[in-house]
Amino acid sequence: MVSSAEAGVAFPSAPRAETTTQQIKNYILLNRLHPGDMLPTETEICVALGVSRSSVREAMRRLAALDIVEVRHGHGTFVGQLSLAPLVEGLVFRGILSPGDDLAALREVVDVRVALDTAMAESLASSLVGTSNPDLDTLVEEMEQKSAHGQPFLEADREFHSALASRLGNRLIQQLVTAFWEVHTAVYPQLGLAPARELDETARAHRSILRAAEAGDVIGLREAITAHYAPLRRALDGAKGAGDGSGRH
Amino acid sequence: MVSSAEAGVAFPSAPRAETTTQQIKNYILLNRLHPGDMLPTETEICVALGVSRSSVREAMRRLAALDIVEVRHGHGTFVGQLSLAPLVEGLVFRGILSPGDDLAALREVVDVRVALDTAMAESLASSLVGTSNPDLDTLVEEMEQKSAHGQPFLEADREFHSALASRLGNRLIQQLVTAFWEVHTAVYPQLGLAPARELDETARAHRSILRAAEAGDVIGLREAITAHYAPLRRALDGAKGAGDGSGRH
DNA sequence: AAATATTTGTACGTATGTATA
DNA sequence: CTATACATACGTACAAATATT
Repeated sequence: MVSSAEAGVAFPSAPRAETTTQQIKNYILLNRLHPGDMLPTETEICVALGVSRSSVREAMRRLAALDIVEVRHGHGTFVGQLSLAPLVEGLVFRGILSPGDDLAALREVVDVRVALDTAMAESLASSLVGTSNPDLDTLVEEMEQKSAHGQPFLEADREFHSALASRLGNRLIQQLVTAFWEVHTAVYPQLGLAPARELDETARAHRSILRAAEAGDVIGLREAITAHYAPLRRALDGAKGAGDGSGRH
Repeated sequence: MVSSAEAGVAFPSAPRAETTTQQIKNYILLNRLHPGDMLPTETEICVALGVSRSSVREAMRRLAALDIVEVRHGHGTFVGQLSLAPLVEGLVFRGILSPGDDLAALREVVDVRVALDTAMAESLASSLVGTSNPDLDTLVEEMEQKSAHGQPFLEADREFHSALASRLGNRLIQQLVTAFWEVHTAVYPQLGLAPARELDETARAHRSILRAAEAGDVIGLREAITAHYAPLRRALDGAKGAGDGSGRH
């Protein structure tokens, strides 16, 4: 057995890589490092913690997966951005894996999007009332133009929702809105449904959302949000009995 | 179904451990494995993918961090539960790390809790109207009793919010509610604030929430939710200028 | 522009702890 | 209790990417 006097490893039942993970997190907290700050090299951490490099590397992988650290090959290790990317990856995987009828997971994601948008409505209306927002206007115009030519406008859509959420001054909610947007758009095309054809309807819904918010019309804003997700809801409900098509795939 | 260049020759610029991660995910998807299903052993994966043990292990660590796989020492590797634990860990870390005034991150978390609860209000009221819910009643009584004796009721609080969210039939929202509850309760005591003293007020708020929901009173439910978070909001606002003096960069 | 030092990425061998039959 | 299968951990060597001189 390992000499228990070594490096304060009290509980041999706790895996090395796990305790190493916690120690690295503690290092970041104790030294009050910010995202982007550099961490010691792997070899330095090895000698500091008295563990092998494999354990440090596995701990780093774990932390990198959570965006707590960011590793750059040949350069070094840094404090991560603490984004919601891990949430997105997990939910996308769940959405694609989702057994039986694949649509249940996606429908849940859409419901969360609706819930977040609806929850935003009130403070959004009071934030935007009486203002003009050229950036959002430009995005809506881009959507309308592209929809008129039958072209998709994924990036503008993303920008619109993100910019709208940014008005709340709560970065976490903005990140959540963006995260679920990403999950949604990543999962949807995997399910083999027909791509949304009601582009103009969606574009108009964005226009309505912006107009209602700028008018401070909470009721109208809620209705516009509902209308915004209507085409998607129809697509999901319409494909309800389509099964999983196990013969294909 | 999977992005094209994965099964075959990988890009030389893509790190081994990263492509290995994707390949393991693909294996789960292609074989339609469910949470709890067993995966091949590490050595089998090594020979199947033609990579070394280290790469497989680092890939497994990454996937385990996201709860996509679960490794049991001496037993094997299994498909994970795809929970929101990664989100919780990341947000807790961010909440504790949060620079400058530590309360900003926690306040954002609380705002998200309010947003989720508020978004739930409408469908919750229509789900619970006219029903009686002995499980929720029991939990509220437990809170009232404990608060009368000055005792905290953390577990009952957790159960209440989780059980309430379960009524929506959307497991993702329920998981989100629980996840942000966990972040909240994990971060709060780390900030050195006085523990919440208004226990009776919080207990009463839960009673009001349940009563309003069972009465189908959406307005009253929203008010009860606001009241529920009022003590916490006061604590956060009261400690506004209590920075730690470390300064921002 | 090119060599070089630093740092992470990958591979392999070996020994050990852990769970199951 | 023994045996087997598996994950965990360590150490070393080398490859690849990056920055600096």
